[in-house]
Amino acid sequence: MEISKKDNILNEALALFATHGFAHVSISMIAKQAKVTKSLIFHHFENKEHLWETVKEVFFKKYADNQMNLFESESDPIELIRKSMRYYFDFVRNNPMVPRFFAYAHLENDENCGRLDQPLMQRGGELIRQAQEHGLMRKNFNPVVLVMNFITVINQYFIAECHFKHWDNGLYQDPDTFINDFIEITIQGIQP
Amino acid sequence: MEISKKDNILNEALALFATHGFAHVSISMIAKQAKVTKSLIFHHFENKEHLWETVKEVFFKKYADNQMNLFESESDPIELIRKSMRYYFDFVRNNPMVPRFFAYAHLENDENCGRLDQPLMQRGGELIRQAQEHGLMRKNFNPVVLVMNFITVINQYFIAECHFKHWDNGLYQDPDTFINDFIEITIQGIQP
DNA sequence: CCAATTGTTGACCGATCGGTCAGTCAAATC
DNA sequence: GATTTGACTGACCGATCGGTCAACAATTGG
Repeated sequence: MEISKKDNILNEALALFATHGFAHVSISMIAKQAKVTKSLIFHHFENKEHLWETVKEVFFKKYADNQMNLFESESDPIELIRKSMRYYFDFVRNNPMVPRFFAYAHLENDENCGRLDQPLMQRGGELIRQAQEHGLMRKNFNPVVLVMNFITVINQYFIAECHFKHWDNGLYQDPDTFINDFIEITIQGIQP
Repeated sequence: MEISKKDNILNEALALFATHGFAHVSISMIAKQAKVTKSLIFHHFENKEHLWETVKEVFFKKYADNQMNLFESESDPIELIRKSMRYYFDFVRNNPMVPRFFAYAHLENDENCGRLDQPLMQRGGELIRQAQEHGLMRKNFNPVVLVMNFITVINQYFIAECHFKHWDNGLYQDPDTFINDFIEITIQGIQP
């Protein structure tokens, strides 16, 4: 089956918003990219703001489902952290526009983004708290710090490429080496 | 002495750019905020792009000088890491617009931002490398991962406030608790 | 004192912005 | 077969965008 024009608009809007941010992207650009008329976009979406909101919810759901499944599929907490980091890293590697998109949302003080990932952070936090109580992780740190730490670093790895381009040693440009080093620092950092 | 109109334009431009991003901010807005005419801005700065570049270099220098001094003021590497994190955290706390500003620069694929902080990353990397060779830190991670880790997390802490607002437990909203937990995880993570 | 330079302004420009609107067309409903 | 509905279009709107320009005021140097 062919992709509908509406879905096509969403896809192209995500790509453009993630690449250039909300304000840099005009409805005309999206229309051109999606090969529809500007009017059609206003037919399907109330206005530019509403289009942005819709794009956000659709693609956040894609990511959240992925992560939530992972939470339930691994019982060893240390291994869960390790796997979560690696899985999330791979997810972002395959969807490099997504962290850019959410970074724009954060910068623009989007109130909704906190609401969207709240259940995810909550669940991650709970799992870590349990592990702490069972003596599998150090007790004296707030779980949120850990969750925040790994999401942030991985997102930023794919966003701030300009930080890496100017190094002659090629190591940090190799994604696998990077994530391995980062995982080991974190795992060792939380062990009792 | 009074602040010159040109400097005033720079200050207001930083604040506006950091708050709303490049595209969202119009020259008229800056003019209004700085209480000068739009034409005066074009008199002092070639165009909008050039104003953006100037703002960036001025305020990056402010941050870089701060950090570079710290690098030379502490000889114990582990303590240097600890101090760097805390100092950088405090710097950002006092200049919360700065990380927002650079985040926008990263997102907009600003080639120059890599060039700007390259000496800083280089120096930090060297110091860590030396500490590794002296057996003061674990050897099997790339220094850049560590530098990147702490800069990223601290920046993001102040940017992504929306992540924190939706929690009932107030801990992670307390900046000091947050940075303490984060420092301990990192320090423990890199020790031999 | 005059000339050159620098700071500063308001009027103005073409382009593009988000958004509207009247209307076409095809498919579903009655 | 008439009517309603939803997808879709092109012409158009007022507002605002970045940027220009001629002119004036203030300062500076000879």
